[in-house]
Amino acid sequence: MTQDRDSRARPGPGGRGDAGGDETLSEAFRSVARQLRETSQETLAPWDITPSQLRALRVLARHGVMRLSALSDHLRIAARSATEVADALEARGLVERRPDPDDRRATLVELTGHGTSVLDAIRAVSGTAAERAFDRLSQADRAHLARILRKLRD
Amino acid sequence: MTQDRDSRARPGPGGRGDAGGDETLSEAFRSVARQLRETSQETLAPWDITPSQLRALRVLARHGVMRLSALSDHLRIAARSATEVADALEARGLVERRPDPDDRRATLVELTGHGTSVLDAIRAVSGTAAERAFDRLSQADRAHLARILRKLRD
DNA sequence: GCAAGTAATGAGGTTGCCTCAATATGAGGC
DNA sequence: GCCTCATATTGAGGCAACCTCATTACTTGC
Repeated sequence: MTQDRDSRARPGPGGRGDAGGDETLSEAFRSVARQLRETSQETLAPWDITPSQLRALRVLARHGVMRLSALSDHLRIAARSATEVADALEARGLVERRPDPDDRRATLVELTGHGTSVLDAIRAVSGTAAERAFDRLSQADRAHLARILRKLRD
Repeated sequence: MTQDRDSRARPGPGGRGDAGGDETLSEAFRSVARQLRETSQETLAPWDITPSQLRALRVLARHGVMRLSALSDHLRIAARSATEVADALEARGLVERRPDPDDRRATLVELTGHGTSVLDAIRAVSGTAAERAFDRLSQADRAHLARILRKLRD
């Protein structure tokens, strides 16, 4: 079922919450991540896909056809969850499944032409969707953030 | 219903996923945020509370008794969601609701003695829970990250 | 005194994950 | 060849942390 459009968030208008040094780093971090997801969701609404689905599309575009298990590795999620993402993308005609000729237990996923063009369209809109949120950072800050994120991820 | 213990995550052991410059900033960001949440969840398991609930406890500890609407403002979530957090905390005996004498529509929430001591106990364990994940960053990096997060949040 | 606004909550939904079985197949041992 | 064990995907079911849209109680401004 194609998820209903129009389910974005938008808490309060002026309420600025705890902006001070009130929170811990991890709380602030999660808070920003949530904002990001919401923005991203809004941007992607026209294409009827979610941020997670976009991530999968990008992985497939970059690395080409792969097994579901490989997809789950790339996305760093459980295998079962990769199946779900693939289901959603397949339902939208953005990817296709086909049996792996080398191993009949496995299934390969691949971007369709439509998937490729949707991804291109999304990329065309302002760099990369919610990436705009980072525009307010200086180039140096962005670089620094990227480095920090890499460290945090191991 | 006190949420079932034992529902933490743990994808794969060795699979390291896309660690390279593969992802966009926002994707990397969300990925780290997810990790953080999982770690945090594990740390909090002994007290049977979730990261979100802890956040609420901290707000209440810092600002004292307040209305539910005020709590939702602080947490930057919808009013309805604050009700849920309060429900969970109340069920665990960590906070108490009482009617606001100044406005009979409103409800005040307040930390109980138990809530205070649980919060203290949590604080005692390694600074602040999943905060340990940030230990691998230098002091300078942490400061920088804090600054960046504040900017991102507006 | 009454319409209009506000506080909390019931009802129901979404995203994005997870675990724990099936089920099907591949691989190595004997 | 047969059997056991490991691996790939998926069905079933669950959870966290949110959300929106009523509904019910009030409070307020005119």
